[in-house]
Amino acid sequence: MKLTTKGRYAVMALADIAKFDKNNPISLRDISLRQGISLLYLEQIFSKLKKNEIVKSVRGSNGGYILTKSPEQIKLSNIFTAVQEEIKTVHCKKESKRGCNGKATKCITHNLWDELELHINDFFNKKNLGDLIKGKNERVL
Amino acid sequence: MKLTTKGRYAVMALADIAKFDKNNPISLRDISLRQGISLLYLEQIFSKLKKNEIVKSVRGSNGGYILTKSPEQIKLSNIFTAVQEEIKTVHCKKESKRGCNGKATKCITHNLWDELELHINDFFNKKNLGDLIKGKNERVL
DNA sequence: TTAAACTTGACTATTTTACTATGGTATATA
DNA sequence: TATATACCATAGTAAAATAGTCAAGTTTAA
Ligand code: FES
Ligand code: FES
Repeated sequence: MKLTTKGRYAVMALADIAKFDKNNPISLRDISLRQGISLLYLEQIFSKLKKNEIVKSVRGSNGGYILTKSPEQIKLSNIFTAVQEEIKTVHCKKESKRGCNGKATKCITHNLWDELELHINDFFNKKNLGDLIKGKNERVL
Repeated sequence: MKLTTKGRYAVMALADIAKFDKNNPISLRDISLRQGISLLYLEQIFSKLKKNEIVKSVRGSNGGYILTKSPEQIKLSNIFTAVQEEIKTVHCKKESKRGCNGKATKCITHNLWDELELHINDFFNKKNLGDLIKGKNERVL
């Protein structure tokens, strides 16, 4: 069970914007330099964040990205959904009545993995970008 | 974030033993057939479970595997540790003072991922094999 | 003595991840 | 209006991880 860079970088980059935003758009170039993330990779990630209205872009020189809402209103679950960092604990199709490995019924562990998924999503629903940039979580970027 | 088959199969197979054990060893062949898991793959997994004393083996014909403790005493975290299903939410070396991407300090998201890891491990520490085979979690294997 | 079962280590196909490459389009500012 | 600085989109790809398989045993109950 690993968190992929897509999800990690998305949160990192948005936290960077939340922290450095002085009502100006933040360029991907700056984020790339500060966070040590490939610019081209960031572009990919931000394309998704924009489509999902987590950020909006300002084109042209001195352009960049701005959060569409206050950091407190952006939940981690919103970010993860946007970049398609999926939490996948089961191998069966959840909506189907059939189980994994092609069985006719759900397997003995199905409910357990389902609970786990809820448990993890719960965490992401409770945390928001604001939590990251204030209080004891504060760090030097 | 995905749960790998190694962890899923380990729990599935042990639940199978817990359920079908009538004080007799359960053969991997039976588990393989009932759960639809490759026998050769199960052998790999059980080698680790045995080394970590989750199960003990009975050799010879009519042999198989027995749980070393009662299902209630076997926590999911024990199983996951045994088969090396690692929960890895950070990319930095935790024990080190340095951050990910070779930075001198921990990144702004480090604490968050650390909390997430605790949150997930908490779940695995609270659940045991016994929870799987009784009560409302019960399913047809 | 033989078949059923466990044991070990190496090997490999497939999939996923984590990017890079290429070739654009849009626009603020000089 | 030139142009540098941004964003945008699609395709490709090297490396790593996953999910197994294969081969060659050893052990022991019947
Ligand atoms: S995980 Fe859903 S049926 Fe096995
Ligand atoms: S996750 Fe630990 S420093 Fe970035």
